[in-house]
Amino acid sequence: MATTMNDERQPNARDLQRLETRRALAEQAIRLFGERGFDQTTVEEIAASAGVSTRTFFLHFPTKAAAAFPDHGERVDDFVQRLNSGDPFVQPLSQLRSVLLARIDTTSPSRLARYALLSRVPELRDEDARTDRDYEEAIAGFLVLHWGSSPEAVVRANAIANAVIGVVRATLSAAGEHGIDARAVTAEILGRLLGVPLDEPLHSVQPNRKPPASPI
Amino acid sequence: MATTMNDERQPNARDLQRLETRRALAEQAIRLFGERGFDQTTVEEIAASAGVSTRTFFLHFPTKAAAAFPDHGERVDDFVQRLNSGDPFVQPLSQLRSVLLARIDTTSPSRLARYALLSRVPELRDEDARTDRDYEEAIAGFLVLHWGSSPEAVVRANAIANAVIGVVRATLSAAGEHGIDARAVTAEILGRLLGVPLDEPLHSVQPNRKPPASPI
DNA sequence: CCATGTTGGTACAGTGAGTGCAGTTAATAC
DNA sequence: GTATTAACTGCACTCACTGTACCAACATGG
Repeated sequence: MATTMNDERQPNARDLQRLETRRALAEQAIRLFGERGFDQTTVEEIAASAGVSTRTFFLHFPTKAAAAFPDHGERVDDFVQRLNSGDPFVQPLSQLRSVLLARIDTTSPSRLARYALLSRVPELRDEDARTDRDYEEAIAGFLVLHWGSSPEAVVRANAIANAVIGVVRATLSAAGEHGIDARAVTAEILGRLLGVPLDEPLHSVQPNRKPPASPI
Repeated sequence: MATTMNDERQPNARDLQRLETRRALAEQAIRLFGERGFDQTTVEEIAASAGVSTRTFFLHFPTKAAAAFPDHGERVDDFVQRLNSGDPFVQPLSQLRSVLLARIDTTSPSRLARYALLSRVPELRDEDARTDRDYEEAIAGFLVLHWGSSPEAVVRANAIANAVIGVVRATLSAAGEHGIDARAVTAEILGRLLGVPLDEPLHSVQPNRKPPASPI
């Protein structure tokens, strides 16, 4: 349900300890995955590099691959919050579109580097796809909220959620891999998929609707 | 490279034996996954039910989950062949579109039942997503073949491949789960994504291009 | 400041997926 | 008929991941 509830407290010494352990585990995991490869890295090594026991690793991450995505939960929560915090009179697809594009615009170079790692390591790509399902569910839920939960609406919502996530993943991973600007392609394809709202003209996108020309 | 080479032979007794073992393994795996659930089924049990040793299972399938998709390779090969066997003067996106819709039209009820199982079992859904990457690569390769391999074309091809597979997966799984007709929604969204070719008017699709109305 | 509950971490034993390797047997090729 | 191949087996091994009992440090409330 993506609880955006504020269950904040003053962080204890214990909280800080826990956070630091988690951070160290993720750091060492990402480092070792990059250096030796995913399969050549054991959880035992990650834990030892972070200075904790193997068992502790699994108190922080459910799987070996999950350590490469330490902030996944927060990012999904943030995404959901942005989706739902828009002007309620804006068309939901427009809202979705602008949240997605904003997210691409604010993707840090370090995060892009992570995407580049992702596309090179199949196991991490799998994990990435798995985590993307949280976004799909968020998007589908958001659309169903506006469209109602008739079977047709649900199918439509899921189809669009899947498509949209597919586009973003592909363009972001290309951006990480080849340094390409993800925004233009994403905006163009999202425009076709979700409709091009008139209030935000796109930069480098043709007027649309002509048979998509070969990009050469 | 999806070798569509004909390396056919007369199947001898050994081939038949191998095929039969593989078939029995897949059958028992699917049965047990459905009856007990994925996690509650061990490879040892699958192998025993099929009357072979545990080791033999892994001579036929690389992972436990793969046994639920025994004909994956052939289906991908078939898909690639259909993609490339079209009229070379047809726009590639139109070709892609009609191959995808044809595939949905020819999805057997038994296969739909499998999709329903998929959407209930998270581990199998993961495996499905993993196998879908073969389709993504096939589609992206097909598009790059027509568009050239400039970075922009590659990004575009990958983005569209991801989106298209996402749509098909969502609609097929909804069709399996709720018995909904996958074709209409797929055709509509693919139409928006890939362009609606004039030579094949769609059934239940609005003229497109107006802001996508709430389906309620 | 002490008693008491809480919690992050550890040690250990276990399950099960997946692999490498060295056979065995039976069909096939020559 | 003999040599070869290939499907299958048995066994030992690695490693991801889990359940459980435990400890030690910290938090909390009087």
